[in-house]
Amino acid sequence: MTEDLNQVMKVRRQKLEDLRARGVEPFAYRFQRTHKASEARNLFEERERGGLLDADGFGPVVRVAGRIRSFRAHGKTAFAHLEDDSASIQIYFRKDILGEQAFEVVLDLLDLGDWLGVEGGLFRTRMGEVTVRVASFQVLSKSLRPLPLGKVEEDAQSGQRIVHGDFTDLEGRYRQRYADLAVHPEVREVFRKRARIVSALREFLDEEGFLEVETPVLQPLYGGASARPFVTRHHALDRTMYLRIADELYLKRLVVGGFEKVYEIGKDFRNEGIDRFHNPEFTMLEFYQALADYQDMMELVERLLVRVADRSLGTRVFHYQGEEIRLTPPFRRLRFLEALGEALGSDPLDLPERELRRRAESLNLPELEGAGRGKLLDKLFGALVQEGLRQPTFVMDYPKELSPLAKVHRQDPRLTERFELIIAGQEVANAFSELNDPLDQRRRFEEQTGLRARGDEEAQLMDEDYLRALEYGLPPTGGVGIGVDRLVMLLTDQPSIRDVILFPVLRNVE
RNA sequence: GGGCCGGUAGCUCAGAUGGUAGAGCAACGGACUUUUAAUCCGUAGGUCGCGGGUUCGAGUCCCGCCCGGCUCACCA
Repeated sequence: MTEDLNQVMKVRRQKLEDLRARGVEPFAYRFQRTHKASEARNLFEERERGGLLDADGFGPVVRVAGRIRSFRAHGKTAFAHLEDDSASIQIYFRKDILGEQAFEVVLDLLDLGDWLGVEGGLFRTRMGEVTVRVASFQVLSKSLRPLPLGKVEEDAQSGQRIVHGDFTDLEGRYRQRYADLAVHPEVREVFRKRARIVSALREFLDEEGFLEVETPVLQPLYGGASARPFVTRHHALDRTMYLRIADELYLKRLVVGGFEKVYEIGKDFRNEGIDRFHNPEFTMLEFYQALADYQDMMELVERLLVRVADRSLGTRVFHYQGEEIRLTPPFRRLRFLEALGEALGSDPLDLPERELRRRAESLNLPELEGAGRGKLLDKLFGALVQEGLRQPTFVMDYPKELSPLAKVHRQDPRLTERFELIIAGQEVANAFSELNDPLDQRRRFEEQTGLRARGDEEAQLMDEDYLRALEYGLPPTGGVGIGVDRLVMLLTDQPSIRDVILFPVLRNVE
């Protein structure tokens, strides 16, 4: 590492040497902690209420550890805050307790950002804060690079946390997520919530009797969605391979195999634009249930979302970017054609492709080359209807061209039995009664091949092995895909997908 | 990919009309035995995203590029 060291880093390296010169190991092996910060505070307050403090107002001795978050020296005493993953707690150093040598280490060789373990009695300061009076301490890890720490002020009345000079540069925060996390407890909380959401998804599906499976990420042929793939090469096999864009076709193969309820939570990869709602790799949940149709799946999705909200938020009513969202079943059902017809002023299926294209062009929707009827309808729907769907809404019964893997609608052969769940204008789930007629599926693939020939790069590929599986017999099956990152954004009130992905994709900088 | 905005000290930011870079916090030295954005005195710290150009002189003006944010598009 030949990087220039700035002044602060040079000083810290010097302190590292000084610590060693005094026989203090700056990178400890372990520390026996008795309490987390929040536990220590609770313990003290409990004893205090019970009148169990000693004559000098001291409670029990605890051993706490964390990162030094603030430091205030006052000559022969010093105050600091140690932050761990539960909270932060104030610690108090006194020269007369620690002795000259140790106190010198505190004043001269500790820095903000260092990991420190301390042992001492709990008491309440004159200003009312529960504090550890340090009897001994151990340097756990010397921080050699200054963290972008803001200065935290706590509003005495509201208890609100005000940070001065906070680390706000988004690029820096995404590129160095470790620093972002280290200085922002609220960012850590978003990702804890994400973990709870994913756990709740698993818990619900497990309870419902779904089997969790893992299907290939690296695939000889991609499919199950309309998207451009990442292409790679296997050297030993000397062949092109693709990162999956969806789990769908493999999961349905498993239903053919006799697993009647399966699900997978995993990464999909789509080689497309990056923005607030799209990261090239993202987390997808897909689940499939034999003998069920899309109506059954709507009901299941309602129950699943309610469970996830209960488990992760403790409420079914929450705010997303200032807007109240109510996850209270039954969600609204809206037919795709009726909604679009209302917006267009006539039945979309009666309009010739030429007219649809004219309407789309008049809305300034570009990139229409190669778009067939289906894509035109979808674009018009996206532009005219979807944004306005704020509360949870199942949009149902999509045109056939749009859904090459969905079963034809039992009452209208121009449609498929498919729904998308829209919340706050964003697609959260996509589902259908799965197409299980192998002959029809072959025709649909052929139509896609036609679209591809017209220039639609996202049209789906013929998958002979999948067709063979269908020929063995796929029972009636309902299937659902849920974009986990989008769901997490909603439930954690985050404006960008980058805020719910720990290490989002960014361009490289040299 | 288009449009708009931005990149100045470790962090947050200020630098009218071009004159050779500043503040707060962090750091360093000193004072201070219950402070909490501690306070007080002092010190140090910058390839102004990168590369060209105009000019006696560029953080500032011009051109190109890199990176980011928002937005439109893309994205079932």
